[in-house]
Amino acid sequence: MEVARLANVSQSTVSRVFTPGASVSEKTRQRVLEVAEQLNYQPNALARSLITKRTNMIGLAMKDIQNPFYHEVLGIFTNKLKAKGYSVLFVYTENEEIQQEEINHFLEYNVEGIIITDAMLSSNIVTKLKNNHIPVTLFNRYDKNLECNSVSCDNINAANEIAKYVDRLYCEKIVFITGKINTSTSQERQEGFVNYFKNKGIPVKILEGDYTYEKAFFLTKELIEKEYVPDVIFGANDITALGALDALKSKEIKVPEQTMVIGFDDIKMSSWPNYNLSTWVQPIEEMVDETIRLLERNQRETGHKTVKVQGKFIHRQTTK
Amino acid sequence: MEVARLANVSQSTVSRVFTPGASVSEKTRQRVLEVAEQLNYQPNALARSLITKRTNMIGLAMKDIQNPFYHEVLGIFTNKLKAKGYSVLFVYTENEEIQQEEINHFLEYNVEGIIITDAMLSSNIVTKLKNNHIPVTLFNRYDKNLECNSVSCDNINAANEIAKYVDRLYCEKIVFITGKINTSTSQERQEGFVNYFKNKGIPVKILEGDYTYEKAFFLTKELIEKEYVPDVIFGANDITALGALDALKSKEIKVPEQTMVIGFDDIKMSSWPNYNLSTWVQPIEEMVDETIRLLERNQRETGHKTVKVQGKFIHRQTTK
DNA sequence: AAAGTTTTTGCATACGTATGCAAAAATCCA
DNA sequence: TGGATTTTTGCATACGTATGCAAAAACTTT
Repeated sequence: MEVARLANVSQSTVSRVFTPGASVSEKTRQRVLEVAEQLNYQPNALARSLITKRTNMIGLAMKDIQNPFYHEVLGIFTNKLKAKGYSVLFVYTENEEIQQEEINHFLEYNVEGIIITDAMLSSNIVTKLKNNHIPVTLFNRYDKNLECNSVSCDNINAANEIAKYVDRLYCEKIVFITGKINTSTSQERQEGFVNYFKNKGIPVKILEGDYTYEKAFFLTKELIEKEYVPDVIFGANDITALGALDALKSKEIKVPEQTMVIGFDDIKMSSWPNYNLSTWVQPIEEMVDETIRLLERNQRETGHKTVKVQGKFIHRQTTK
Repeated sequence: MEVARLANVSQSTVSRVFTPGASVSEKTRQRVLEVAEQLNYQPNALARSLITKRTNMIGLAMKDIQNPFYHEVLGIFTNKLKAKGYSVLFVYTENEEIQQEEINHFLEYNVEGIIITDAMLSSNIVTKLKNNHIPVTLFNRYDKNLECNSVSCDNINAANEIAKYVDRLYCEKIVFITGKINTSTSQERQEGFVNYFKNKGIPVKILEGDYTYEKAFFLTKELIEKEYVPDVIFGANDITALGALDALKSKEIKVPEQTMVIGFDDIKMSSWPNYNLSTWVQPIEEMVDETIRLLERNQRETGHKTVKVQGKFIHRQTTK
């Protein structure tokens, strides 16, 4: 190729200059680098991948990009992956279940792993990927029947802790606003929260939300208009809790005096002065680290693993 | 290769089956597809690119992912690019100026175009890309000295329109909170807004923000504590305006009665019931379409173009 | 059925790189 | 200095695909 010709060496030598650890004399290395610089030559990652069988690409499929939580997740993922030398092939998906077509996209480009945040996979896609030896990790989703890696917060335990906390504050009228009800996160948070009270014989009012601000706002407003003022509202995520919070404010309910509000995620907005939402912190960095670790683990060994991280409750102004 | 062997055809024929418009008899096509399905074979995009010189990849570099405006932008970009058959190689950058290293990343993978949102490029990177015939479009940034495509809102005109609107409401104490002062968006919005009043001899108080909620909150709070209650605050973006709005509320200033607030972007949150922010709508879809159009244009012809879209003011509850 | 026409197929080569192997060059040692 | 040893280099080949060209096969026409 051009560089080799101008530097008076073979193509192999040029290749070796750009292959860390290969044997090239210092003199020729300099000469080649000089020519390369001049022609602003870059090794072609595609041709390289063809030989090495490594693409250094990771497929990242993300849903629900409206939730600020996932923007933080995206930022951290791309940074950490970059630090490890990976490129990110990004897909934004609309469906709760990732489509075959989107996976094919990843396969065509020979990604070395797939990360799916906030969405599910059908089990036949999972087996298909397993056949192709492409590791997958679900981020913030879990299905015990699915044979693939999964990283999420220990939602059941977290919600249970929140329930304990609420219980200590002598609440009677307790409300839980769900997220999208077909998601594991919403189901688990509901389970952890409601079960605690069920054991104590205290009823919990369940409102079916969808993880959006608007829905939570509407549900809460409706509740107040029915003259039902809860002691506490636990929202399945922060956005939900903020919707509830704003609805309470618009009805001039005092928070936390009349009604307390608790969220889940600890998005940036939750610490905004006017919100100051008490919430459960999901340790994003840790979750991202685990996700990548699981992917890399599958390059050496097969099988799959489920990781649950803990996180912690953070008390702000919306609880007593 | 495997599929060819099992289907009893040559590799060329397999290739033709997966090349739209190539000549294959219906019988063999079916036979090949069947075997392919069975082995879940996918054409290797990398090997294909090596021949065709087309990668169908677009590099997308994004900054300031904390601003919800850019989440919408990201979503729309990935969707529209997918619809056109492109893959997205995503990079999240921390610096206001894209680094050489990040561009190299794109070049290694032979992206067919680069989109940069909310960040700048040095002019020598621009010329380097021009030499390699890689089209670039800046999204929401503009520099008249830079020889590359640029798409943004007509910020000067928009801010000018906002000024006219404000002027009609007989305001005297007028405040503008800037964004990051080295960004073209902030500069242009300031220019369009301030110039209008300069011509009329009305002073505008400039507060130096940084496009974050927190900073705007702090600046506004400080202002009120100095007993200066503005008639109107125009924030360089919505997040800034929301910060100002919350600060006003926390000081129990009535909005819009005592102070009006205007933003720029029209992010989703601006229409939340508790905010209801009057703002300038940036027509994201149109901007994204133009960005892609400019990239594709550069595959046929050289040169570069600057596109300014208009957008419109939307009146909500924070202005009279 | 034979000659002509069209369609389908395989062969060979190219894309830009990595790498085992052997040849060449450089270095070392006595 | 000359042989032994180590380092550097080039050659050839492979990766998985697309494609021009010619051969083969399938149709058409008379």
